[in-house]
Amino acid sequence: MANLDPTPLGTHFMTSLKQILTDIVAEAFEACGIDKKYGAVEVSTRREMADYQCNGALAAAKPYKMNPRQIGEQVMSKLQESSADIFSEISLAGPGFINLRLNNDWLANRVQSVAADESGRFGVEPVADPKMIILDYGGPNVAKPLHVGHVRTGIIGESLKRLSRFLGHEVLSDIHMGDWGLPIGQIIVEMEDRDFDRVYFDADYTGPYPEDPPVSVQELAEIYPTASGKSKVDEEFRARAQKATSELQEGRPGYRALWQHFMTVSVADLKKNYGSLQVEYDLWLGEADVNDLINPMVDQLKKDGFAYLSDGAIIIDVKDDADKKEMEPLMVVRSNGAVGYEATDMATIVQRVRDYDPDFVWYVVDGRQQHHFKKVFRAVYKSGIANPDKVSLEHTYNGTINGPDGKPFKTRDGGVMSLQVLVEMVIDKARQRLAEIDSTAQYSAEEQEDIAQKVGIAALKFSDLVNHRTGDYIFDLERFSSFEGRTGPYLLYAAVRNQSILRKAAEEGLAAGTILPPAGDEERELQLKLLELPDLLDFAFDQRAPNHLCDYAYNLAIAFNRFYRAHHILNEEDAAQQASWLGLAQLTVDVLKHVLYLLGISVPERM
RNA sequence: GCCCCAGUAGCUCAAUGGAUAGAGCGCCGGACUUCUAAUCCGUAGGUUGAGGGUUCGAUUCCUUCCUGGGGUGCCA
Repeated sequence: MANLDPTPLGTHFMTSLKQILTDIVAEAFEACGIDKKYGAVEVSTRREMADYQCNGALAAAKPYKMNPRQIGEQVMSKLQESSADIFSEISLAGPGFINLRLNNDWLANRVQSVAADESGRFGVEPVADPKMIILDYGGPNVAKPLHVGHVRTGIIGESLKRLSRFLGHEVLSDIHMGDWGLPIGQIIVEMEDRDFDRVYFDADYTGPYPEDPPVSVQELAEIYPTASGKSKVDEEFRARAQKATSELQEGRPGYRALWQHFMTVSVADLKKNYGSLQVEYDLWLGEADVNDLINPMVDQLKKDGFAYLSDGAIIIDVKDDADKKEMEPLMVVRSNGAVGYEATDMATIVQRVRDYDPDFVWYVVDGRQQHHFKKVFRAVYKSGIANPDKVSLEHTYNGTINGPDGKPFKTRDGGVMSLQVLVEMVIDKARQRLAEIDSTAQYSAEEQEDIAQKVGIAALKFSDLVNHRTGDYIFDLERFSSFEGRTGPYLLYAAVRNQSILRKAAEEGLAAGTILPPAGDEERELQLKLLELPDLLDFAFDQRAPNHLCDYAYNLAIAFNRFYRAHHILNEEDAAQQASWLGLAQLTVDVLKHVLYLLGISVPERM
C-alpha cells in the first residue's frame, strides 16, 4: 500500500477505521482515473454481506458516464492488488455497492493496538485544531425549583460538555441563571405584601442588612408561583413588580440585598439537585452578572445607529433583506426602563467574547426559544458585538418533555413535577428492584444504596438521552424507571457482569493477553463495534447529539452480551485464547464505561 | 395571518441521499446444575400523514396540502 497524503478530513484520521478504509478505497478510485472523493467508506448497512461498504461507484457513474458496476469492478481489482492483506473479501453487489470484509488477523491487530493504548483514550487522538466552546445549559430560574423540564437541557448539555472535552476541545459550561428579570420583582413585591423584614423595602434605608436569608428555598418555591399568578390577573400588582424589577436593576440597595439572599439559597439548592444528576458547571454566572455591561452596550448600539427609540422602548431592527417573512425588531430596553432577556443575552455575548474569545457558544435551551435566539444572534452579528467569522453562536435546542396531551408535562393537579421528586421516585424504584435480587442481599447497606442511586439515575438519564435532542417525547414514569430492555440499567448490567469476570480472573491470577482473531461471529461483531468508537464520537459531536452515544453504548452492550453467552471465558482451557478474551473483555468494559461517562452515567462495581 | 417544529410498527422512539426502514415495550413461543436470567434466542407487526417534484436511488432534499404542537415587540 502506497503512502497516502495526509488527509485534512475528519479529526481522528490516525485512528478512525472508516478514514483508513476511505483512504485506501479513495486511492483505488484515483488509480482508476476517478476522483478520490468517491471513495468514502461507511459501516455496512448489510452486516451479513459486509463489514464496510463504499457507495461511490453509484455516485461516480453519471459524471464519468460509466456503468456503476463497471466502475466497481475496476476499483475492486485495484483494491485486490493494493490491500489483499486488509480485506478477506471484496465484492460487488446490487447496482454497484463495493462490499468489504476485513481480514480477521488485521482486525484483531487493530483491536489489539487500541487495547494497548494506555492513555485512557482508546486510540482516539485529541483533535488537531481544538476549539474554545462555551456551553450554556440548565438555565434555571432563581427561586423556582427545578422540574422535569430542566432534565433535558441539563443532561444533554452535560453530555455535550464531556464529549467535547474528551475530543480535546477547551470547554466551559455555564449555568446561566435566570436571576434578573420580572420574576424577581414579583417575589419582592409579594414579600413586601407579606410583611417580611421592613428594612429591605424601605427606600431610605441603605444598610446594613441581615446576614441570614429571610426566606428558605422552600418558601420561595411557594411565593414565586403565587406572585406570578397575581401578576397575571392583577394589573396593579404587575405594575409594582415591573417597577421593582427596574429598581433592582438600577441598584436599589434593599432589593439588591434581597436578591443576594435569593441567590444564596437558590444556588445551594441547585448544586444539590443538579449534583444528584451529575450535572456540573464550571461557571455559575447569570443574567445579573452582565448588568453593568448593558448600559454601555445600549449606548454604543444607539451611537452606532443600530438601536433606536420606538414607543418608548429601545429596539434593534433584525429583519434581513432576504427574509420574505415578518421579523419584528428585538426589544433591548422596555419602555419602563427595565431590561429583559434580550438585553442580558446580548450582554452575555459581550462578556463571553471579551473574557473567553470562544469559537462556539452552544445554547442548550428549549426549542421554543428559537425565534428569540435568532433575533439575538442577528442583533449581535449585525452590530459587531460578535464576529460571525470568529464565533459561531448556535441554539443547540432541545425538545420538551410532554404529557399525554402533547403539551409540556404537568402533574395531575396541573402543577409541575419537581426534579427532586422525580429523582427520588426513580431511585426508590431501584431500591425496590434491588431488594428482589438475591445476589445483592449480602452487600452492605451503604453499597446497596449506592447501587440504587446509580441504577436509578442511569435509568432516568438514559431514557431521556436516548431520544434525539431536538425531539419532544411523552413523559412516562414507568419508562423513566424501567430496568429492562434498552435502558440505562441494561448497560450497567453488561458492564457489571464483565467486571465480575475480570475480578474473578484477577483472583485466579489470570492476566489479559494479546487479542487474537475472533473465534466466532459474536466475537467478530464485538471487535468491529469497538473499532467504531472514534467515528461515533466524531459523529455525535458534529451532530451535537448524545442519542448516538446511547445507541453505540447499547449496541456495544448487546455485542458483549452475545459474546458473553457464546464463550465462557473463565472455563476456557486454551491459555492464549483465554488471555485474549480477557483482554477483549477489559477493553469492552473500559470503552463502555467511558461512553457512559460521556453520557454522565456512573457504573457500580457490582449490582 | 406569518414563522418554526413534528407526523415512521398497537405504544414510546431510532435511522449521517443508498441495498430488505430498525430498536425497546407490549403480544406469542423457547433457553438457567454454566463467568450475575436486570440476560439470551425466536415469531408476528409498516402504503414512513397525503399528493407532486429533484435523483441511478428519498423517511431524509424541494413543493402543495392535511393534522398536531409551539412561537409571533414590553414574561423568560
